[in-house]
Amino acid sequence: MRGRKAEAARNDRTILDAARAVFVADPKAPISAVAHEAGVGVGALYRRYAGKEELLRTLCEDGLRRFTAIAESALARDGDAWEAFTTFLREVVDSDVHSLTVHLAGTFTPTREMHELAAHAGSLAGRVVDRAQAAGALRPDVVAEDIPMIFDQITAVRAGDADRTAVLRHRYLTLLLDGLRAGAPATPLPASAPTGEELGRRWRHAESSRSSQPPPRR
Amino acid sequence: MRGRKAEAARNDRTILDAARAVFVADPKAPISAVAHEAGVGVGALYRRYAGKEELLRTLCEDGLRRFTAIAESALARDGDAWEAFTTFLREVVDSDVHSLTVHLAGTFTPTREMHELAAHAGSLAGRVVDRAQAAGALRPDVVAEDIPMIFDQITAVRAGDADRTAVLRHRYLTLLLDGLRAGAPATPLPASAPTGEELGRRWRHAESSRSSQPPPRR
DNA sequence: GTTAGAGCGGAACGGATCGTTCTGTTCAAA
DNA sequence: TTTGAACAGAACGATCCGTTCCGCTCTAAC
Repeated sequence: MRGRKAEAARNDRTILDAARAVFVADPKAPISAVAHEAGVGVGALYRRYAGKEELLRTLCEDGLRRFTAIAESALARDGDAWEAFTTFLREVVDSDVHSLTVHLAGTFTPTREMHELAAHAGSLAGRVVDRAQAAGALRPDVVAEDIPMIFDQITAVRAGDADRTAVLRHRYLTLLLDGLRAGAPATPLPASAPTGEELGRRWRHAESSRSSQPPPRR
Repeated sequence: MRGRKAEAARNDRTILDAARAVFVADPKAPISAVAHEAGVGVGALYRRYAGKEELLRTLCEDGLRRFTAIAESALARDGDAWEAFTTFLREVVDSDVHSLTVHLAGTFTPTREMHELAAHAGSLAGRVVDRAQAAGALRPDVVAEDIPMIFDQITAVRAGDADRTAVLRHRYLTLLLDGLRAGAPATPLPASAPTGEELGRRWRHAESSRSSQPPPRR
């Protein structure tokens, strides 16, 4: 396969990679930014995806699959449950998979398949948590639902450079992990963990909710 | 003072409060959303502020002053330095002052006065950190520059309701504080803390930087 | 009572952004 | 030489939003 065909095949990957990079950096970037990053025209983009939504869905689904893979590898590893827990967190943070799933959610209407994928991913993460707690390594008053919120927080850490961002995130993840570890002087946690409903609300395909309460905008 | 004059005076406050509520919830909310939340027309808004920028600047300056007041009260309190440190963090989180300053920064060109206010606020926060470390309560490998990043992370915690958000934030702040406390089994922190330059970059009045590196957009 | 004008609500305007479509071009394969 | 898949980017149209403007209300001064 060569010539025009080869270029097209190469572009397939290039475009997806560019899209990932751009939308991780800015979830509402215009589609032209993706084309620019990939070094192609917007036409090349629309040849492969029916529209922006389809591209985002593809990206998000891909992210969910990566997340699942990471969680599964953490569960497969037998040995220190705390080690499994921490490397699970670290790998998710490193792969930036959280931005891909949660930050993009709400910008498109999710398919049923994605809902199932998300549910499965959540249950896998829950088992990682459970194992760490059963081993007495993770403080008992955190629950599986805390994990997404923790990812949200780490994702908020940003620096100019992608590399610098990654390394800074590890700094604060380390700090957090020291707070999560059992054995440390653990202050009782106020409030209950977020509910599944609260977490799932992010997937609602709704306009950004303005103002304090949920008054229908405008 | 009554009648029209009274209404105007009342609106002064109402509008500022509405603006704070709206922009905390969504830093790029349109100005019409503020008018709606305040229950006034956009005209009433433009009667008091020359434009959106001026409103945002006012809000941000107000936020910086609140921050300063909180830090000063923490320093004034003599006694347990750890207590001072934690209530400082808690009060800043509760007053949502961080959203007002950092999330709004970049949406307007800051005045010299605001730079000075910000610098002063930072040095106050630094003293709170130093005191806690001098007392041996705060782990020694965190520095003052970590504080804004910690606020960034806590601010990322959101729930539908403002009250629920507040209480959830305390949950994760507590977790973080357990990691920050000296005495716990402290894992060495990777990476260096953010530099002042990195933190200050947020104040640059620049378009959102797309893509991974800093390629001049478009 | 009358009236001037401060203050207000919201429609209207204009600029910017962005998703999508369209046009003309290139180039490998037939 | 011809053809059409694939491409780059201009053009189009819709939406959003900051700002201005118009007509109304209602107080306060005479």
